[in-house]
Amino acid sequence: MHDLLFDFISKYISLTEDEKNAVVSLAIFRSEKKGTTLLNAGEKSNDGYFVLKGCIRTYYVIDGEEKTTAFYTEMEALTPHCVTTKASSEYYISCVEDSILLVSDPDMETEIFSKFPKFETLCRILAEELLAKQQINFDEFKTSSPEQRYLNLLQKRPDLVKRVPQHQLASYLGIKPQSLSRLRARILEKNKG
Amino acid sequence: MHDLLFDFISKYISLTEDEKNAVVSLAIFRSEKKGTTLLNAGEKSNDGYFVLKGCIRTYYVIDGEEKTTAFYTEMEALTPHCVTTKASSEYYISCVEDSILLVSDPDMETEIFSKFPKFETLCRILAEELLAKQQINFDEFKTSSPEQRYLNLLQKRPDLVKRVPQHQLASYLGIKPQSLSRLRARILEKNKG
DNA sequence: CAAAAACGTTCACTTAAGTTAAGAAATGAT
DNA sequence: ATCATTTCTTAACTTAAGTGAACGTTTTTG
Repeated sequence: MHDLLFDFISKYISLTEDEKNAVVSLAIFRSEKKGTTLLNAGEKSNDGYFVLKGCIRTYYVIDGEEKTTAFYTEMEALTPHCVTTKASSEYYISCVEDSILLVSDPDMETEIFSKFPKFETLCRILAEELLAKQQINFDEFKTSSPEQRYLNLLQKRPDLVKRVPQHQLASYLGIKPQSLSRLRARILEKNKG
Repeated sequence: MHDLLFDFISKYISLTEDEKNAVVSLAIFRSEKKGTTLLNAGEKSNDGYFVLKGCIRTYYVIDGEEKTTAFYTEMEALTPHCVTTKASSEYYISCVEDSILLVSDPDMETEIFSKFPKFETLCRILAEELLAKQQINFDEFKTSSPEQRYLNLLQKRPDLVKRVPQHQLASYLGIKPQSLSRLRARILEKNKG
């Protein structure tokens, strides 16, 4: 479990034994069952999650309907908006699969940052990288049709299309489940004809 | 000009005179005319921009059509994706208005971070905050119709709707210029009836 | 294991966005 | 100031997504 984490970190910075030990002593791992709710809308929390194994999602409930807007799988991090704003959460977070999560909170971060500034550099780089990736993602979303978005997702995250319920995928693609069904049928039809 | 910058920074961290001087001595300001291209697709660059005055945008050219995906106005920062990836840019950056920009590059950042680690903290916080905001933005985009997105923009960034050409706004909203025209007419019609 | 709930697909119908084209309005350049 | 270009709007038509409902399938759960 620690290896997964250190392999990931080693892509960005190299750690001394001291630093690794600091991580091990402060890291909080949590195993959660599929379907477990990690955060409810309306509640506050200081926990950020780093997915070591499994898949979690964020979703809103709008007019009684769940709208899934993001999935986080292996080696992806989610810092809920409410951690940053200190307000109550607009969305829910729950486990799509049985998952192993690394849980962090700002106090823990502050502590480790002051002892080992290298970790702040890591976090800055990760945040900047994510920000840039996310912008590209958003750009692609804006500039393509639902069908293109689905085909694009098939290319870029084929695992997600298999791991995740269709109706959750649909809202992730910005459409209704029926439209996703239809669109998939349309694509199959094209590839036959 | 410096005041604008320091007022902004003071919302996040407090600076000593030494630190302010370091910023002043390293900061590069640039005044650009409306329409100036700051970065061409296919080119590489290490420059990030912080908008002190004016408005810049990123856009793609897809099938010969400009697709504007983001606007940056006063006190907003843009680190182009190609700075992070060191690859050539997928998009163009240009000035929507005459603008005053603070230009940064990674070497300059490294220098100031090593002298004053506080600036790295500032950058980490800013990146994390932006990331969270951007996620919410994306969520709203996914969960609403073009009409709702337009109405939402009118609420949240009314200035943008006035400052920016309609056809650029349209792709920012993920639709065609004709659709934006029609949608606006539809809203007017509703408010009359 | 059986009943209930949730999920995925299909269909007919409605609504809105994409497309193509034309013309009016605004902007910029000489 | 005038001409050329770009931008915005309108309209008719096409295409695809939203909606509501039905139905078979899968998953939960008591």
